[in-house]
Amino acid sequence: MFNTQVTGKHPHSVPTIKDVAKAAGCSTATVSRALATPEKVSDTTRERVNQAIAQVGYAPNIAARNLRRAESKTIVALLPDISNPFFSEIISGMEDVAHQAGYQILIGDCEHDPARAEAYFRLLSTNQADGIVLLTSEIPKALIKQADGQADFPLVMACEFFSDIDLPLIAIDNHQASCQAIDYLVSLGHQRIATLTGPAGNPICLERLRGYRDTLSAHGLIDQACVAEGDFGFRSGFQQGLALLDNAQRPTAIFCHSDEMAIGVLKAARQLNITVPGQLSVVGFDNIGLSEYCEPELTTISQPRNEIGQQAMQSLLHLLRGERVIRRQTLSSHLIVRKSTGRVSD
Amino acid sequence: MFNTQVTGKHPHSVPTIKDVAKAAGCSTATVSRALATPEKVSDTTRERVNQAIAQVGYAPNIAARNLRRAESKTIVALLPDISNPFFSEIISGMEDVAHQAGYQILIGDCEHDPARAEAYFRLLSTNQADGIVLLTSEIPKALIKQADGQADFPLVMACEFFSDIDLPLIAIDNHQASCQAIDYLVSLGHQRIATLTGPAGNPICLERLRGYRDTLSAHGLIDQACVAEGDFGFRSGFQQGLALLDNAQRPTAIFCHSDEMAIGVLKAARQLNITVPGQLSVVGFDNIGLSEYCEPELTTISQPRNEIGQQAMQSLLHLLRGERVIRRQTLSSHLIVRKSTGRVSD
DNA sequence: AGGCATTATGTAAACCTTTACATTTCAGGC
DNA sequence: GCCTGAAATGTAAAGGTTTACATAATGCCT
Repeated sequence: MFNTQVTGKHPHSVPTIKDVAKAAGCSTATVSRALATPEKVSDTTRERVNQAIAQVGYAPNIAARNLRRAESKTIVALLPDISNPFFSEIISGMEDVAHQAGYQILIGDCEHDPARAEAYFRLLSTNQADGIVLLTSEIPKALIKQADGQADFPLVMACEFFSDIDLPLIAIDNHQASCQAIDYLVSLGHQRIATLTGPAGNPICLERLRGYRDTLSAHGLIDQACVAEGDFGFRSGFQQGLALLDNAQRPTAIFCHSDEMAIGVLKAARQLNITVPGQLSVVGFDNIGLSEYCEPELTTISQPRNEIGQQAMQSLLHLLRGERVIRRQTLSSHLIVRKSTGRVSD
Repeated sequence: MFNTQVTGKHPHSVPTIKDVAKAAGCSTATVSRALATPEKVSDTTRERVNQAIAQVGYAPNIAARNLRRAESKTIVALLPDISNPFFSEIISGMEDVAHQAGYQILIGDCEHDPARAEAYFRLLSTNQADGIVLLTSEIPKALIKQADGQADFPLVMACEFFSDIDLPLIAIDNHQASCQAIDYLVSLGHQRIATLTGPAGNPICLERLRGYRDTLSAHGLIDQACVAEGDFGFRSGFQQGLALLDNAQRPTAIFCHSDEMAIGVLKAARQLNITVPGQLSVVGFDNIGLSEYCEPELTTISQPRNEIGQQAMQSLLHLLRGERVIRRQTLSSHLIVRKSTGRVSD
């Protein structure tokens, strides 16, 4: 038995484009063209090249290609916190589009640490990434400020945004979604409606808060407004839930800016022997998988997460091709009524 | 006002090591050494180089470095399904160690699709990744078989494993964890204990199943064994839960191979008006964040996820350095008793 | 058949680092 | 002051691909 895999050099060396060229009896340029721009190569040569590639078992060296082309075919998806299940389907949507176009996705978990975010941004300048989809506003603005206005800075935002920096954005209308939730609660007879927001200053939460206030005002209930602040996580939902509910004048409904917090509130209510939806209605936000399996099933606002991911990646690809990009794409959310909301009891 | 950033070439070109060399008055080799092996450069030169770097704003071109060094400083973490929150903390542990060592992590979501897995494996041969941490056994074995036995094939497994391929593995003792759970249920007086496994044939599930059977046997309860199969997700827990419970001779306890399934079972029990833990005890597996916030709080088995991630990455780094690696690292799990389990009622 | 416009191919430089090898510098011992 | 060995630095090749430019081949028209 002998080794049939001849590369022409050291027996264990990996075949390069040169080996292919030799096997196909043409120059490396032709091989490269046959791969990158097949239409620029005659049918017969293309065929010969393809055979040669198969014969020597060639695979392009990507580092060399990246070096030459000054690109990386890598997109960073910057998340505030990878453990939040809200993001997984967005990522999934991004990957579909990205892979299609020959791009990879590098998931960047900031863990609420500015240094991490900075490190991921640095990948842009070192050619290790071609663009960023930003899914958090919890990063130092200085990272972006410098490039603000530059029309094709390869950065798009999804879901989250900055109030004072205008970047291409793919998101739902948070104000409207919030109005819809509050309207619904009012229609059930609720008057004392509290809201549990995400981190203070977060623009999407401010939008939702605005929707909350506007709708209360519209119904003449603004003096009943009651706002608590959480961090999107279970624990803060539980703690703030206890604070809101352990109180004689407690609200009859709580609108939460995340499902995890809503589930925390449900636990707080149980602990205080407050029945849901009998004595308290709870609305969440995001419609994560879990929201169908908690007790009671959660009324919540659903975002088209997969589509958001797809559109975001699509926009970024446009940007990378130097094309103009829609500054603001608004996708529609909708209220999913389940069992955590009901008519107010008196 | 004039531009102070002079690169010596096109005004917008990014500074290279040549620019640094010129600014520092030395050769590119010296600059390179000052960065890679500072001890091989005299103190004064090193200082001069560092200043030059700061002055011209140099950052190494990673693609060029990767090309020359034939490495990518990238590790792939291959997951069955990114939306499973079980993995996020493992990833987190991996990242801590990886970043420390100058590596990046590329999260590969297989989505139960062999083609995806194959694509990620291909990154190895094209030098786009240096190694893989495999967190799923749901991939074509052919991808690994070829390299089986090769002592420093840059692949380690975490949590999951193959029954017939021996690879470095970092995991808990699933058999023992399962025994512990069942022992505990027996100690509460349960006799009819069912188990809801993950996908059939999954080695870790087989281990857990073996633990289940062994423990039942030890207590003379093996003829009461009752096994249902799920897929780790909420829905399958709910469906199989209904099937197991909607039955005159239903079990008084169910041991589930994931927390999500356990929560699905809780929902099934509610729907059938079976109280937990009054009429039914439920045990989960993994101790995901949610398990403290469902109703009732879930008794479950906790894996040291962060540590598993760290050790896995550590082992992989050893492998990449050509060092010998412990074939099997067993970390300890423990049973967390919460409110979903109780003494059997009669 | 000759000329012209395409089309196909080849040559070689460029992308930016790293590193083997060669050369220079330096310190210290005599 | 000279020699030796070690330390510091420089030179230039190598890594694999892409692509601008040059050249060769082809097809078409008259």
